[in-house]
Amino acid sequence: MTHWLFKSEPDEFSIKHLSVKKIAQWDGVRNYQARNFIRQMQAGDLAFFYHSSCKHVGIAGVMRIVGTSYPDPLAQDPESPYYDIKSQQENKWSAIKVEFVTEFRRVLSLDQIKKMAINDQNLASFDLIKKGSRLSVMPVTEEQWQCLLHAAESN
DNA sequence: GCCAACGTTGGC
DNA sequence: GCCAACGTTGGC
Repeated sequence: MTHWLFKSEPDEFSIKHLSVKKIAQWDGVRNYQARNFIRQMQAGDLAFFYHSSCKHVGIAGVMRIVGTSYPDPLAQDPESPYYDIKSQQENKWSAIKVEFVTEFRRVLSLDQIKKMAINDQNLASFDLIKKGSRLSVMPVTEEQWQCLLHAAESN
């Protein structure tokens, strides 16, 4: 099983929203690298829910991948801000369903993760903490996952 | 709100 | 195929 991390601005969609909805469609991803990761996801994979561009930036909870990716309906919808005219024929963008698992008592902050990475080779190589990293969906290694999950649960 | 860093676009 | 210009992301 592979692990993942998804970024979202909590004003738009937060771990709390997901905890109410239980299952949501993750759509609107318009970056090829992120899209390719979505296409690699398998049912049952676990993922961190990361809050970006907000007061408490960091990992807020865990969710589970439901099913596999499918064409993003927003790309076909002229009313949507995520509409992409080039998506008419080709299957250009992908969406996937996610299921709520846990909301951490406190957000494991980006600052905490960066501090942990000073003494942790595995975390040091994590894309998330690299300056200028804009990838909204990324893989998390088994070692990184265990380390971050443990830190979040005992936070 | 600022601005550095990034991905994409398009002229050449 | 290069690269400047642009729009967007995201931490601060």
